[in-house]
Amino acid sequence: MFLVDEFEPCCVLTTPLDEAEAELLAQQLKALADPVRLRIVSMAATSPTGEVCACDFPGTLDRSQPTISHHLRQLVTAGILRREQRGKWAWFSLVPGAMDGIRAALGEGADA
Amino acid sequence: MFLVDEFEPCCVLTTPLDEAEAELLAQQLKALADPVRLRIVSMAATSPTGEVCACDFPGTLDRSQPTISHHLRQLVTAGILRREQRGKWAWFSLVPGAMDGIRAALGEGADA
DNA sequence: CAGACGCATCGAAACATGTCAATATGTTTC
DNA sequence: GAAACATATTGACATGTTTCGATGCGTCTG
Repeated sequence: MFLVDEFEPCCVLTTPLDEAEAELLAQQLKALADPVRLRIVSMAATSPTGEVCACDFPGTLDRSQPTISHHLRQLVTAGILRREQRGKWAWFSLVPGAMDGIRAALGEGADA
Repeated sequence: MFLVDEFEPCCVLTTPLDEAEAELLAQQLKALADPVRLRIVSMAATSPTGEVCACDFPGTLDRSQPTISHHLRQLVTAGILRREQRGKWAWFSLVPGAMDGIRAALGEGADA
């Protein structure tokens, strides 16, 4: 009384991510997946000069200075932000193409 | 008496994310920022039928059945995956537009 | 050079996350 | 209904993450 495909549990896939690729992309996404870090990135992205001074963050984000410094380091380590010391101040800007890379990786297997 | 630019550490920003927006986007990104979950999503995305059976995962991903079930639940809760029970098996497919939404949010403030 | 300032690092506490073994729940088959 | 099977839930543990106070290190100012 039942149709045939009921007993065909598996389906053929074309090109899903393998373990290594997934690990890499996950690492980049993890670097972004935090409210404080997202706001930092968005501040850099929307700045007319393309840069933000670290001295701006304590006033805007509601976190202590060490906490912000910690998040900045994560973003730099992940290759998303770039740091430049200028005199007493530290300036941060987006690494060109970093976001595009992540967006592309997300889109690759997810056009639905 | 003040020299202008040396003492002007701050820069004018147009529209960075506020706390609430950042929190929301972070939540979605967190749901994706895991190798196992990324592979699950990519399997659903690249499947010719647009669906994947949960029974496929233990063979492909190297995790226990409860662990996979846990990840599936996170993806469903985050609104990325949709679950449909069909007979004995559970089938998962991407929520239409979910990925586009995340990609768009990422691109919004990050065109560099 | 001494003090002030900006930011990074350290150490520690609170909290969240990934993982599995055991068990429960629901569906199909006999 | 009982047995078999596919997933989900629970409980527990190890690890990672966010956060802050205290402190250190470099840079500028007087």
